[in-house]
Order: sequence, then structure tokens, then C-alpha cells
Amino acid sequence: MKLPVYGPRLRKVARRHFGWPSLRPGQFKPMRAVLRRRDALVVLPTGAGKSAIYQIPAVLLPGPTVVISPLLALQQDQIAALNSRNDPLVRAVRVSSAETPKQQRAAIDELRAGRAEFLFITPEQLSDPERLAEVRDLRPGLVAVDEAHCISAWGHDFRPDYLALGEMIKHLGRPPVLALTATASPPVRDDIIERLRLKRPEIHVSGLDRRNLFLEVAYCANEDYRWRRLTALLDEAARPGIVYVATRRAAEELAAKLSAAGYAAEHYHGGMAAGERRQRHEDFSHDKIEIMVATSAFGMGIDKPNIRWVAHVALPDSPDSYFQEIGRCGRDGEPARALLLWRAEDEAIQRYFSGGAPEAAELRDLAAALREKPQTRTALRTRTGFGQRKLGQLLGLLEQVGAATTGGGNKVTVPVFAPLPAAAADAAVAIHERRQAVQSSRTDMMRALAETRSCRTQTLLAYFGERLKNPCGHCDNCAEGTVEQAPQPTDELFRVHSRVRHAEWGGGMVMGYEEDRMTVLFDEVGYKTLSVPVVEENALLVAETKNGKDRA
DNA sequence: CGTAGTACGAATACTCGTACTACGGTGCTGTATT
Repeated sequence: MKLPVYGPRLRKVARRHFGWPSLRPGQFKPMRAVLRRRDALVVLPTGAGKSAIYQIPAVLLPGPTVVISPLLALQQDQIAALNSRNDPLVRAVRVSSAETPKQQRAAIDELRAGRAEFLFITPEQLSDPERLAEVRDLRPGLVAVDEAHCISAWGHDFRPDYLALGEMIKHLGRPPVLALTATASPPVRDDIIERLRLKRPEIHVSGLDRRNLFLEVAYCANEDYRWRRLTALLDEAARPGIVYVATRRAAEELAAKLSAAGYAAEHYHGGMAAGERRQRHEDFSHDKIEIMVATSAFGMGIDKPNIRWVAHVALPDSPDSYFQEIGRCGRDGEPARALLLWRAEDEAIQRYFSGGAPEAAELRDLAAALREKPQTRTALRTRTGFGQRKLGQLLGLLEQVGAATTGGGNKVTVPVFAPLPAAAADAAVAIHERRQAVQSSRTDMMRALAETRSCRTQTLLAYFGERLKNPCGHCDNCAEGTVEQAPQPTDELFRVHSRVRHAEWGGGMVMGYEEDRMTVLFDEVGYKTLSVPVVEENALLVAETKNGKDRA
């Protein structure tokens, strides 16, 4: 059977309905997957045209396209862009708390009548069974999950409805699912695939080596030195730029200090009033703010091509976050700088943020309370005294071990073959410990990236499970010549991406080699860096066979 | 886990050192009140 040729059709839609003269690298293959009704996971840096990957096939596929997107502000911009085309075939509507019930009905009506193609919606909206049924009746032809890493980053505690997306999509009639993100290391990809229940997804990763970005890292023994390095950057670099800090307070204080020193800086964080946030965001977009000092709240939705640098006055919690944040500069392809100014003390706050282990007793009590009768989350909060956040975390864990499920009327119930409370609690604690171990190891990897004397891009790409053959030539280590001229070790003990097993740490995947060390991502304990000679002498790792591969 | 802020004792300084405590990121939602 001859496969249909999609290229010309896709290009035609791109031109006619979106005004894009051509497709960009990395866009075509995932689009083709979507048209073949295959699930796909696409990892493509910001600015490489991720939205086009679902928007163009959406025009060709029957039925509307449901776009699951985390932030209302982000949705707003994307909807405006689509609707500026004045083309009913690419018209977008939204259903969210920002619309009145009347507006929400009108939006659904437009989709039903075929006068709109895209429905932008949050996971929280879809968690309402009535809403879900309403969307299902539209018979969507495609589900696009934008910023899919949120499933992994936010689903487990912050926004629990993200975890139920797989189940929700099933209820939508299970059209093909396209997950999109700018950054996803292997454990995050696994999480996305598992939680969305993607079926044999095509995985497309591209553009991780941003050649116009110059990567620099400086260890700062004290705040004075860090300040000097930051102002040195500001004295040299063009505007605008973003300074990332770890806390709201630091954002306010550093912006004030910079302003006092004559650098036009403003701050941005999640604790500001909504109106003020919108204003600052807009001012930055319109080049009215030169330097934005922000927490991670200033992130998704920053769709600005001319950001000339990103500085971190902090240690990001993982290379995933680091890559995503530096990826916001130089989107126009012009040279841009990514400067990481870190202190050993910075690691503490990340360890704190990833903390908060649940007690087995709490889980046991909650599991027991569930057995009494089906209850809403609100009722459970009064019954158990847990806060919204805590309850969400505990329920999420209990759901994962099959001790709870959200049924009709938004009530939490206990499945028929559920484990007993004590067993459920133990299993849930084990799951949480594993996740925490993996998260903690990601912070270890961030620190290792900051401390490495090898090529930064090679190290970063190895973390993402990709290989860059030669040193990048656009990082501080390459420029200063600390990178060994000799090629990376050729006598690799185990192939990159092959499965290995460690007596204590269990099964894992070889991510890469760097000088005489190798990095392995273990399923249970996360990333570990091992000395190759030591591994070899003591036979610490053995190759794992296919049937020994046991990934839950 | 580490920092910044506060309380407090000793001493009587326009102060200093110690001990303790609070705090720390990301956003959806729906409802009540102007």
C-alpha cells in the first residue's frame, strides 16, 4: 500500500489558512503522525513553531480540536492569533472561568455548528463530568495537550486534575492525542506517556542545541560577587533580558536594588495582583521594561523574539527548568546569552520545594475515611482536616495505588478491588519516595551541569538522552578550552540508551558518558553518575535483557 | 535546608552575640459581595 503524500497538503494549509510560507524543521514528521491518527509526543524548544503542529492538521481532520492548555493568559494570546486570521476554519473559542455561562454556551454552539475549529480548555474544566460530556458530544477529531510537561511538573500536587487527563480523553471518545512541550527529559516523557495513556506514541525530539545561545556558568562564593557578575552582564548586554530568582521576595528586592543602581528593572511573580501581572507582562512584550526580575511564574506564554539574555541568580531545580528558561532568549536567531550565577546555598530552596513527604498514617486515615461512603473533596476536607493542597496530594497517591477513584457527581469512591488502607498507604508512600528520589536526582544533575568542565551543551543534551557528536563551541567551557580536545570515550561500557541493572539501584538506562564518568537513569532512584573504571572493575552494572525490562 | 528577622540577655555602647522562629513556587476554580 502506498502511503499518502502529506507534504503538499500541509504546506498548502500552512500558506492559505495561517499565512506561513513554509514549514520549519521538526514540524513535518509529527504532523504526519497526527494525520495518520497516531499519538505523538513532540519535544521542540519554544519558538520553533509547536502550535503549528496541531493547528495545521486540525484543519484537515474532521471534527473540532480540543486544545488543553494550562494558563488562561496563554490561551488568550493563542486564540487572538488564530482569530486574527478571520477564517472560520481556524476560529478558536474558549470555555473557562473567564467566560459567563452564556458565553460558554455560545462557544460550544459555535463548535457544534462548525463555525469554530479550536476549543481551548483547562484540565480543571474537563474534570466536571457535565462539561466533559458536552465536549465529547462535539466529537473532537484531535486532542492537543500544550505544555505537556505540566502533567509531570504540576500534576502530582499543584494541579491534580492534570493527572486525570488520560481518563478524561478516554471519555472524549479517544481521538488521537498530540502532546507538546519545550522540554522533557526521559522520566518526564515517561510520565506524560503514562498519564495521558498515549498508545505507541511517535516521539519527536528536535532542536535542543540552540546554536545562537552562549551558555555560561559562574560559581559565586558570595552575594557580592554574584551582584558584580550580574551587573557586568547588564553593562555589556543589550536589552531586554530576564533575571530568574527563586523567591518572590528576591524578585522584589533585586529589582529594587538594580533600579537604585541605575538599571531599569521591574519585578514579576505569582503573588502580584492579576491586573498588575497583566500590565507588567504587556509592558515587557512592548519593550517598555528592559530588565524583568522574576520567579518561574514569568515563563510560559513569554512569546517574545528579541530577548537578548537570561540570567539565573539561583540554581534551577532541574536541567529541564533551566533549559526551558534559557530557551526564552534569542528566539529571533540572533546571538543571545544564558548566564547562570549560582551558589551552593541555592540548592536548599529547591530541596525544600520538592519536600513534604506524606505520612503513612495520614494516607491510612484518608483511605479508611473513603471507605465509609463516597464523598466530595470539600466534604473530605472538613472530615479529615487536610488542606486543599495536602488532600489533593494524598488523593492523587491513593488513586495511583488503586485505593481511590473519582466517580460520578465528583465524589471520591473506593474501587471494588482496592487494597486495604494500610497496604494502600505503604504503596503510596513508596510511590512518593520514588518520585522524590527522581526529583532530587534531577537537582543533582542541575548541579553537575553547573559544575562540569565539559561542553555544557553536550552535558545538557546527554541529560535529555540525546547525543551531540562534537563540543558545541557556544559555551564557556568550549570557549575557554577546558573541554578535552580528545573525543569522548569510544570504548563505552554499555551502549547509550541501553538498559542496565545495578544490584542496589535496580534497572536503568544509560544516558551518556562524560570523560571517565557515565550517567545512568535508574527507574527507582533517578539519575546517578558513576565512574566508568570503578563500574568496570567491580562489575557494578550488567546489561539487562528485554524480558528483564520491567517498567511499571 | 538555609536565611532573614526577632527576642533577649548582658550590659549600660551611637551594641553585640546567641537562640529561636517563620518562611520559601507554579494556577485553576466558583461564589459572594460591590
